[in-house]
Amino acid sequence: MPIPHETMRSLTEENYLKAIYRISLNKKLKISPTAIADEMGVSAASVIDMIKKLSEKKLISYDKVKGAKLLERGQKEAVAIIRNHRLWEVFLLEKLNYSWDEIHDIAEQLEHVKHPELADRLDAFLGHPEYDPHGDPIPKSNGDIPTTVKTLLSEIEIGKSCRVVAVKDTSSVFLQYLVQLSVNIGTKIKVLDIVPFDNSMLLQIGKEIKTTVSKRFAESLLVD
Amino acid sequence: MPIPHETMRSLTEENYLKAIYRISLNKKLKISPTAIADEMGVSAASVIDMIKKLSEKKLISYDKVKGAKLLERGQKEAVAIIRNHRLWEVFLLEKLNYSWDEIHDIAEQLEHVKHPELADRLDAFLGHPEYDPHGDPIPKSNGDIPTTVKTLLSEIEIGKSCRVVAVKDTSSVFLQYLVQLSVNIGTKIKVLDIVPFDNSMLLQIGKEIKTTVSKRFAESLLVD
DNA sequence: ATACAAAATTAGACTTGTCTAATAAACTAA
DNA sequence: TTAGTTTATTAGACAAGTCTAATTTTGTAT
Ligand SMILES: [Mn+2]
Ligand SMILES: [Mn+2]
Ligand SMILES: [Mn+2]
Ligand SMILES: [Mn+2]
Repeated sequence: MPIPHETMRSLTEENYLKAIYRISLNKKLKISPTAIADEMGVSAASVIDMIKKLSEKKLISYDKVKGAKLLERGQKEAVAIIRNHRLWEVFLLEKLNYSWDEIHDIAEQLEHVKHPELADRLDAFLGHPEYDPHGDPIPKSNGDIPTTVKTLLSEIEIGKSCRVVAVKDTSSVFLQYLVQLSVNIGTKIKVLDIVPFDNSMLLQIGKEIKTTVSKRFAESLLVD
Repeated sequence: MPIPHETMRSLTEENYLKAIYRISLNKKLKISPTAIADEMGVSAASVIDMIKKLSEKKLISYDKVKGAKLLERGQKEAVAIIRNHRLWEVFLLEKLNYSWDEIHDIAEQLEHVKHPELADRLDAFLGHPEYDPHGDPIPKSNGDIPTTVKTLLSEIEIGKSCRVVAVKDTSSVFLQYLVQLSVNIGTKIKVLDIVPFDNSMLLQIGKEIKTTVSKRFAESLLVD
């Protein structure tokens, strides 16, 4: 019976830490068992068990009214996994020529590969990229995360132009739609009109394409 | 209760397939529960359970007297994992500048990352390497494995020269010893003398180094 | 305040992969 | 062949992570 070292993390524990981190970015949301259950796609009962475990390991704090919160160690580990994830995404896109919409799922697996120097070596090999292919900042080795001004496309006014800096939704179906519309990180977009009825937007994408997109679309694209 | 698709492989199942494959390379050995238990570092009881499972999935056959044997599907999957492993080892050494003795453990994790095109893309990115950094052949996409003439250094006669083509032991401690002796894949070795008492060998390694090595050492190096 | 609804928690069960201890089968050496 | 030793197999238990079905607890709206 191998005694699990206190600092050993199972795949599952790592994914819970990531989920809690992700929810924490949404300052509005309380990190409740149900919120975590939604994020992880498991039952609330399962979450309660894991909350107990992560609390005992001092990776998170939990309080029925305040919800869960990453403690320092938990935060550090979550950020490290996200760093791995985003670096691997860059690798998959730039070196293995995968497309935008394929890389996330593979990175979900690669992010858990463990070796003390791996992220740093990968980072150096890739030339210290600042952003991943979806426009998300890649945490530095020390845990710092570069911040960027990001606005939802839906908040841009008629007549204004902007540049795509990131996607908020990394689902395959959304990314494929972007490819079809020739939208990429860096693409220039001008808001030509907004339909008052449902807030659909008429966009000029680059030089070529003029099209109307839904409010939901405009809320999934981050621009500068 | 998600019904596990018949073609889904757990990490554990994959490692058993690999272990069985590895034993099968040693034509002499019968692939018995104990042989597998040794290879995997688990109890024979655990092996019996897994043998049942893999048999039901038609990945192996098992018979008390004949032992276990990979069936076509099992063989194919084992070889695919080994292909992954060896390609990742090349990546880690050549692209991330890891050393000889560090790559195996990381590749043990990377080999299980799943995506239909991953091995082929990695293979192309690396320029279709034929051998991994330990001199082992990298299986082709179709499962073919280039064969090489390999002899144990221990079988070379006094006065003969040879070239290192592979290491039989990929343990860190052995590889570090090789580094210390300036032995690498391709290094030329001449057998100057053999001690009759214990079959130790006096070697000329490259131009510089002359040293005596144990029989065990000589049985861990493969030469052409 | 009461009553219903939503969220949190507990209880009990199941699956996978593991173990030890006991038993059964096979092998080996005198 | 018969005793003693390995192997193989079975039985029963356990840890991790999950689930469903209760059962609290909390919140909300009249
Ligand atoms: Mn991603
Ligand atoms: Mn993950
Ligand atoms: Mn290896
Ligand atoms: Mn493995």
